Amino acid sequence: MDWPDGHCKYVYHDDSEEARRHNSGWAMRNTNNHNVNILKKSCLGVLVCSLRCRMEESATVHLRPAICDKARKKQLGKSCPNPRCDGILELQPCRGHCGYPVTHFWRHVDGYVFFQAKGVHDHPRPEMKASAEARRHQFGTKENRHPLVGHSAPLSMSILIELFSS
DNA sequence: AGTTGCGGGAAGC
DNA sequence: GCTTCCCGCAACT
Ligand SMILES: [Zn+2]
Ligand SMILES: [Zn+2]
Repeated sequence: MDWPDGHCKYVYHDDSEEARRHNSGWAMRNTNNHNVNILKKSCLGVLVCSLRCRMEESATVHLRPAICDKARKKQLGKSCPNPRCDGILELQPCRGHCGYPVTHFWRHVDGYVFFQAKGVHDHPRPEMKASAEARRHQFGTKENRHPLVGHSAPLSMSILIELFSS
């Protein structure tokens, strides 16, 4: 993961796993732009502690939001992973692109993958995907599950296509 | 159970 | 017409 941020463009080789799987490190979800040639994704932000606590190593709580809407809703309201904190998890949405989530664009051409980002994330990085998966499996069992705590539940596309062309 | 990409439909402009 | 978001589906892990 190289955590690209800000308005930037990169070209990856097709043999790069990151590029082939369209992974930037940020928690991005697919969004329909009615263009099969350009894959668009928007940032989901990060899960933070409602009390903004700090762990021993002065590290903040910044968990990775689930991509799936249903799974993400289940994360909200769970207790803070810090055992000495009574806070609950809440979503800090991304507003890094004119008040809206940062967007990523991926285009596959020949043996290359063209990447472009729009916006600057206004939130901490979420944990890496592998870390989030480990957390899922660790706390996903009935015995170890965190208790639920009360919860109620620009540039135009035409220009972008031109930038990507040739 | 969760991730990923596709695509229909609706809405704002 | 162009762009964006919402939501369901299917394939895969
Ligand atoms: Zn906390
Ligand atoms: Zn973001």
